[in-house]
Amino acid sequence: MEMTLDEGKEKFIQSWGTLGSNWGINRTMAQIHALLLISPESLCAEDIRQELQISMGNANMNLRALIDWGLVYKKLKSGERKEFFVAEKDMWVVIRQIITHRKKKELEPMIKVLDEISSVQPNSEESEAFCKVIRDIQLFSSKADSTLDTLIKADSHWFVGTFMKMIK
Amino acid sequence: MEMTLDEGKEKFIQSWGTLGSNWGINRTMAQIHALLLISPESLCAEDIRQELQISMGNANMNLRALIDWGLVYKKLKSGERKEFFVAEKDMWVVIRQIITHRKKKELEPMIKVLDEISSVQPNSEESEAFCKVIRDIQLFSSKADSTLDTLIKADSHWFVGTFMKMIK
DNA sequence: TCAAACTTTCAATAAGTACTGAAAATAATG
DNA sequence: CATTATTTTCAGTACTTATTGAAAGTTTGA
Repeated sequence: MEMTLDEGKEKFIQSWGTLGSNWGINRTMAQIHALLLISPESLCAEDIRQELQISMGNANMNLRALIDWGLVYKKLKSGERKEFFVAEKDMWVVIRQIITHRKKKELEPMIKVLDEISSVQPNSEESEAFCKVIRDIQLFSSKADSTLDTLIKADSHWFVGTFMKMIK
Repeated sequence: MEMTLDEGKEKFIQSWGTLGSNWGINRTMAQIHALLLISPESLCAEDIRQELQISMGNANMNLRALIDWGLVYKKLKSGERKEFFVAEKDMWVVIRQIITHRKKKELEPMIKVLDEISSVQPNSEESEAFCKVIRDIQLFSSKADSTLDTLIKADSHWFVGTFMKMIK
């Protein structure tokens, strides 16, 4: 079934927004990211405001967030006063940035909490069950932590090659 | 620094709830999961309602969701009329269930959308840039899809062993 | 140095999501 | 089969998060 560019763009922007939203990321932020990803030219805040029908404030705040995530860069055009924005197009870098950001914001704080919690003494049936669960989650978390570190450092395009063989 | 069991339980339940919430999962659902994870005995809906100070309706709905995710099981106690609930305690199974669920609900629909979108013809600068991005995301998505399938099938406890060496 | 162009901030409000409580449905018991 | 225990549903409401719009701040260049 054929699809026009405009239909495709619309569908992609909406789907990327929904995906983000399902993973706890602001829908508009994800939509701006989608729009910039598929734009061959850099866009200014006003372009984005118009395309997505949102306010300038909203566009601005989410652009800052995207820059903070390392997914979008500012671009200055000579002769132009306003700022332009371009998305990082290398998918491997995109994924690495997302992993880095979420690791820092969610995995690392969780590891810290588990560490604090593991000072509970296992001296009853209840506290033993508790400590066992915490230990298991710690084990998994620290493994995830080091695996993601390796993944982040592996700047190659591992994900397009054979990755299957890696798991057992 | 020492921590009592009750402090530890409270902190764990709250943190697990926050973690879930950050990843687009109902906070209460995650808290019920945490409570059941660390409970050596099965709990009934009323126990959970009391412990977390929530309504029966809320407890019931989120317990159904947890059962649907394959993270909690119903348990019938002889002599007892009401239902009891136990959490899956094997962390590997827990993670596998979560991956399975989210893969089905988010990755697979996205792959379907990308497939539809890729019928757009690359016959202009704009449509070429668009198709390139879609192809890159497809490449990554299908790799993620097959990797996760392998991961799900690998019923061993790979994650406690040496996993580092797998990435490059 | 002033005015225009543009960006940022944030209080008010809108939109989205989750929770309650009460009523309906279901299941077990005598 | 009627009573009671328990579970489920869902409309209304509360809570959370996202967005607007207007005002303040900043930068540029005439």
